[in-house]
Amino acid sequence: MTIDSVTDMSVSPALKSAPQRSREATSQRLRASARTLFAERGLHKVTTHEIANRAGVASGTFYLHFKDKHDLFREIVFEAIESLKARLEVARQEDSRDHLAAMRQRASELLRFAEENGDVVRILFGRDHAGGGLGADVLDHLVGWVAEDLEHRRSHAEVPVMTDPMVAAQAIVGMWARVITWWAESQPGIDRDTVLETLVTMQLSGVIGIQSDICG
Amino acid sequence: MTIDSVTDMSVSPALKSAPQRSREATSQRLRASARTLFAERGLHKVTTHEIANRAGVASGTFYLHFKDKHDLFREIVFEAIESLKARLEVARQEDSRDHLAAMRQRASELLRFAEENGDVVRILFGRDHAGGGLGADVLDHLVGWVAEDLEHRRSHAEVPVMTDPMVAAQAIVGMWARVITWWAESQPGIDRDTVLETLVTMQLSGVIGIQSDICG
Amino acid sequence: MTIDSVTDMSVSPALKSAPQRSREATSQRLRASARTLFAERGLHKVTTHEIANRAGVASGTFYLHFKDKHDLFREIVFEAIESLKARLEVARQEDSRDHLAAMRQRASELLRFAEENGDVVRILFGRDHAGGGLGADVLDHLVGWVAEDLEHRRSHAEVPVMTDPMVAAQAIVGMWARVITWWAESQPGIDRDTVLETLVTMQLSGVIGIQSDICG
Amino acid sequence: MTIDSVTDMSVSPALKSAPQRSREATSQRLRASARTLFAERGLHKVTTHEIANRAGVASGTFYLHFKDKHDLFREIVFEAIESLKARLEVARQEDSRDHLAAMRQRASELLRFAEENGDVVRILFGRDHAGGGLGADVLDHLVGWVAEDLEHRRSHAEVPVMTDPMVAAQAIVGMWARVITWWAESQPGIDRDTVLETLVTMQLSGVIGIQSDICG
DNA sequence: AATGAATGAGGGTTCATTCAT
DNA sequence: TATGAATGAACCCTCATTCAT
Repeated sequence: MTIDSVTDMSVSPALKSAPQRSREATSQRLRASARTLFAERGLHKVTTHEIANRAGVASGTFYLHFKDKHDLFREIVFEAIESLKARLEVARQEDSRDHLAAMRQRASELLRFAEENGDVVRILFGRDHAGGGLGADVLDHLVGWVAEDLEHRRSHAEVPVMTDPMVAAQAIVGMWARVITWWAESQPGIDRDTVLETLVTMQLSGVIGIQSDICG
Repeated sequence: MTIDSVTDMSVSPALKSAPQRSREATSQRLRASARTLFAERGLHKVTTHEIANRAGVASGTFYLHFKDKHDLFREIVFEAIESLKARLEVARQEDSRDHLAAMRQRASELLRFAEENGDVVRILFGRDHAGGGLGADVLDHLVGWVAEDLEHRRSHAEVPVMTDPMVAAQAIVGMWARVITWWAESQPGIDRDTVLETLVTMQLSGVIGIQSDICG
Repeated sequence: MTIDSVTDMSVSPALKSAPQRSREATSQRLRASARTLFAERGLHKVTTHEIANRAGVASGTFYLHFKDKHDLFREIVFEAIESLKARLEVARQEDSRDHLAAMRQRASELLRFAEENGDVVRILFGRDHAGGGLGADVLDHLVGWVAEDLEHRRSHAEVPVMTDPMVAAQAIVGMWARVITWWAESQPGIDRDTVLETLVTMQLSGVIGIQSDICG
Repeated sequence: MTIDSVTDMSVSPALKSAPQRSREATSQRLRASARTLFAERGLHKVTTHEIANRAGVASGTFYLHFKDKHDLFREIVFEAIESLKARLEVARQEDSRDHLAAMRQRASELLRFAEENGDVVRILFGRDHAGGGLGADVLDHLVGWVAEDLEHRRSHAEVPVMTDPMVAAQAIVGMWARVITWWAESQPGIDRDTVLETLVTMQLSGVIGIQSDICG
C-alpha cells in the first residue's frame, strides 16, 4: 500500500461529523487528482479546472479547499516532505553505533520513500516539471542536513576527511535526487538492493574520501 | 570573460554585408536578452515581449529571428550543449593513459563550462526553471556517456567493480548537475579546486567502488 | 417572424436548470450577435471581442460556448442549411404529381428561406463575405441535388432534354444564389411572386430546354 | 496565349528607357505573382511578403509599385474587367440583327473570357476567396447591362415578356458567374459548346419567358 | 458546501507597412 | 530603384479566479 492511494478516507472517521467527513473527502479527492496530474504533466501544464474535473467536483469547489493552485501544490509537496523528514529522523536515531549501517539505513529510507511516493518524486524532480522551485527547496533542506552530518563526523574525527563538507553534501544530495527520480520514473529492472549499494558506496566516499591509490 | 558576453560582434565583421551585420546584431541582442531572462525566471515566466523589450527592439522583431519562444530557448541550450560536448570530447581523447588524470580532466572541463555558461546552467537545472525538459535530456545524454565509459572500464578489467554501472552513472550525473548548478547559482567562496577534488573523489567511487573496511 | 429573432428563450424553459437556462441564453446572445456582425462584415472582419462585446459578455465567455470563431461560424451556417434542407426535402415529397407545381413549390421554399434567414444568406453569399468556403459548399450540395433531379426527369423521359444536366444544375443554382442574395440584401420593392415566377420560368428552361423558334 | 502569361514584357519595349523597362518588369512580376496567389488562396490569405517573394523582389519593393495590397488587387481585377467589358461591347455591336445569334455571341465571349482569365475568375468568384467585394461589384455592373438590355428588348416589343427584367437580369448574371467559375475551377470534361448552349437556352428564357404548356 | 457561468488580464503570434541604407 | 530589417497595432485564445445561485 502506498501513500498514493489517497482516496483512503479512514483518517479517524469516527471523530468527524457527517458534513465534515464530506468536506474532507472532497479535499482528498482534489489532492489525489492534483497529485496524479502534477506527476504527469507538471505544475504549470495542469489547470485548476482539470484538477476539479478529475476529482468530480465543480471548478469553483477547488477554491473552497485551497487558496490557489500553488497552495495545493505546496500542500502536496510539504506533506510528502514531512513524511520523508520523519523517516530520516528515525534513521538518524539509530545512527550512533555503526556508520556504515547508519548510512545504509538512511539510503534505504530514501529509496522506500521514492517507492511509496513515486508521484511526489516525479512532481519535484521529474523531467520537465519544475515544481515551482519547491524541488530545489527540498534539496536545499536535505543538503543542510547532510552537510551538518558531515561536519559532525568530521569534527568528531570519526573519519578521515578529504573533501569539503558543503560540496560533498551537494554532491550526495544531487546523486540522491537523480537516482530516485530515475528509479521512480522508469521503474527499471534493477532491484532495490543494487541501487542501495551504489548509493551507500558513493555516499560513503563523500564522507571518508578515497584515493585512487589508497588501497594499493 | 564568459560566453555570456554576447553582444560581442567580432564574428568576422568584414564578411557580412551591412544589413546582415545589423540582422546578426539584433539576433544576438535577442539571444543575450533571452539568456539572461530565462536564467532569472525560467522559460515560461518570461514573455516574448519582455525579451524583445530588453533587447531594445519591437515585439514583432522577435519573430523575424526565431520561429517562436521555444525555438529560441532550444537554440540557446543546444548551442551550450554543443560546446560542452566538444569539451568533453577533447577530454576523452586524453583519457587513455591515466584514469585518475582523465577523470580530473573531465570534471575540470565540466566546472569550466559551468563558470563560463552560468546562465545556461541556471536555465537548464536552476531552481524552478525546468527548461521544458531539455535539462533532463541533457542529463540523459550525459548518463549515456558515463554509463558507456563505466562499462568500458569494467569490461577491460581495469578496475574492480562494486556498483551497477547504470546506477553509478545516474548518481555521477546527478552529482555533477547539482554541484555545478549550486556552484553557478550561488558563486560560493569555495574555490574551484576544492570542488574539483570532491567531484573527482566521488566520481571515482562510482568507478572502482569502495568498502568501508576495504583499506584495512 | 424570422429565425433571426434568436433571443427567443421559449425552448422548453421548464426543462432546464437555472444555470443551464442562463448558459443557453448567453449562447444564444452570442449567436445572435455573431450572426448580425458576420452578415454585416463577413467572417474575418469581425473579432471575437466584438461578438462578445455586442452580446454583452466578456471576451473570454465566447470560448466557454464555442471552440473558436470558425466553430461558431460553422454552427450558424449549418443550422440554417439544415433548415433549408428540411424544407426542400418536404417540397420534394410533393413533387411526384405535377412538375410545374413541384418546381414552383421548391422555388417558393427557397424564397421563404431567404426571407427568414436574411442574415445567413448574406453571410454565405453576400458581397465580400466569402463565408470561409461554406457558401461554396452549400451551393455544391444544391448542385448535387438539382443535377440528380434533372437526371431523374431526363431518364424517365418525362421531358425533352436540350441541355447538359450538370451545366444546367450549376446554372440553376447560380441563379438561385444570386437572386436570393440580391433579394435578401436590398429588399427591393419587388414582390415575392414576381421573383418566384422568374425563378420558376428560368429553372424550367433548364429542365425542358427551349428553342427560340420552338413555338412557331 | 492567355492574359495570364503576364511576364510578357513586350509592352512597347522600345518606348521606355532602360530603368523604366526594369520598373515595368518588376511591376509585372508582382502582378503575375499576386494573380497566381490570389487565385490559389484568396485576397486575405496571401501576404504582401509572399507576393514579393514569389516575384523575386524584396518586401519593400511591393510598395514602390502599389499603394497597398488592396490596390494591387483592384488593379488586377479592373484590368480583367475592362477586357471583359471590351469584349461584350464588341458583341453588342453585332447584336442588332438576330437576337438568338446576339445572345449566343455574348455567352460565347463570356466563356472565352473565363478560359483566358481563369485566375481572375477564381479570384472574383472562386470558392472561399471573397474578392473584397469586387466580385460583387462586377456582377452588379453586369446586372446593370443585362437589365438595360432586357428593358430595351421589352420596350421594343421584340419579345413577349413574362418575367421582371431586374429579377431576370440577376438570375442571368448569377447563372453566368456560377457556371464560368465552376468551369474555370474544375475544368470538367464538358466541352465549350455544351456549356454555351445551356447558357444560351437559359438566358433566353429570361428574355422571352416560357410556359410549361406553351408549346403544347 | 457546492456549483458552474462569467470574468478579464495577459501572452503568443501575424503581417501590412515604413524607412534607413 | 531596390532592399530587408524593423515596427507595432491588433487579434486569437487561455485560464486562474470570483460570485450569484
